[in-house]
Amino acid sequence: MARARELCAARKQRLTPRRRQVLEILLSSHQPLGAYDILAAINRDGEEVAPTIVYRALEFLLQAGLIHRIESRNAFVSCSDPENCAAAQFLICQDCERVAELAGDAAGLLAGAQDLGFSVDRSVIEITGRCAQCQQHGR
Amino acid sequence: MARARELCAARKQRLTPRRRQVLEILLSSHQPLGAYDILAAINRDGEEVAPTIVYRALEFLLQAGLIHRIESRNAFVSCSDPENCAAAQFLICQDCERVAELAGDAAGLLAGAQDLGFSVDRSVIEITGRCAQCQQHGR
DNA sequence: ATTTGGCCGTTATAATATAGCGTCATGTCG
DNA sequence: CGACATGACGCTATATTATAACGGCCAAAT
Ligand SMILES: [Zn+2]
Ligand SMILES: [Zn+2]
Ligand SMILES: [Zn+2]
Ligand SMILES: [Zn+2]
Repeated sequence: MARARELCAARKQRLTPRRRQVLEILLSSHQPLGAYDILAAINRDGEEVAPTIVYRALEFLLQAGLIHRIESRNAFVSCSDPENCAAAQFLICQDCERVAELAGDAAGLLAGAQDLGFSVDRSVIEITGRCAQCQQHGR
Repeated sequence: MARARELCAARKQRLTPRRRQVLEILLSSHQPLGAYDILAAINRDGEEVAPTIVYRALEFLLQAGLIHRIESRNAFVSCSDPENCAAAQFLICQDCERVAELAGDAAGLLAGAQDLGFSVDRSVIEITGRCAQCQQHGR
């Protein structure tokens, strides 16, 4: 969170209270949250806010690189290292729902794309399965 | 399509008219289609069908490995080689919307996951950018 | 002939996401 | 300071994507 502030300050982007609130909610969750989960978390605090507000905050946080969208779940998760994050990969456990973010080089993949003359803009790499812990516990 | 029939026959799965129709629509599109695009294509032929029917056909085709879901677009595309398809990767052009399916080994990726004791079930690899053609044409 | 299981169709509703508009705060420049 | 420009916010409404629940039909198996 402190990091996030610094990053935004450095780039002259405004990390407003609303955006901070949404980021905070994501940071304190160890699972990806849907937009409406975040909405519910806000409204649990007595506010009565509409979806559009959450989506706007999410849009900002996404473009600022502070969070990621998990496409295969329509959910959002905070970035574990916003300062050095590019082409991240995600390991998503289908039992405990936790998500691990791997610093992705994905070199092989992107090279393959380039060989075909394809110019890469954004990569979505999401691997679903069971984490080590859940396998041990036989869940 | 002939392939699809054979595959289903071999596995004693029923490629019913409705499922064939949906597959046909996807096969003859060179872009991924949303469920409601497919619905519209069906209804354009004079029928008046509900979404649930399309989703059911899609579910079957997915589990049969005849089509893929493009998570980052909420859309569906026919598999280019159902007989030997595992861990496919997709190159999605943001200009022409075409999707290329690469026979994915993704070895590096999955190895990385395994190193962490993660047991892989399904991988989503979707790369967005511009295809060679669209770069040339300056689109 | 009867049962069984899968597929289909219908209605309704849930879950996810965006559009459009007016207001307010913040910062800029004369 | 005052006028203006910009962007963030909040509201209402609506679009888009997806599923639930129930009953009928039909083909294959017994
Ligand atoms: Zn990250
Ligand atoms: Zn787990
Ligand atoms: Zn395939
Ligand atoms: Zn293209």
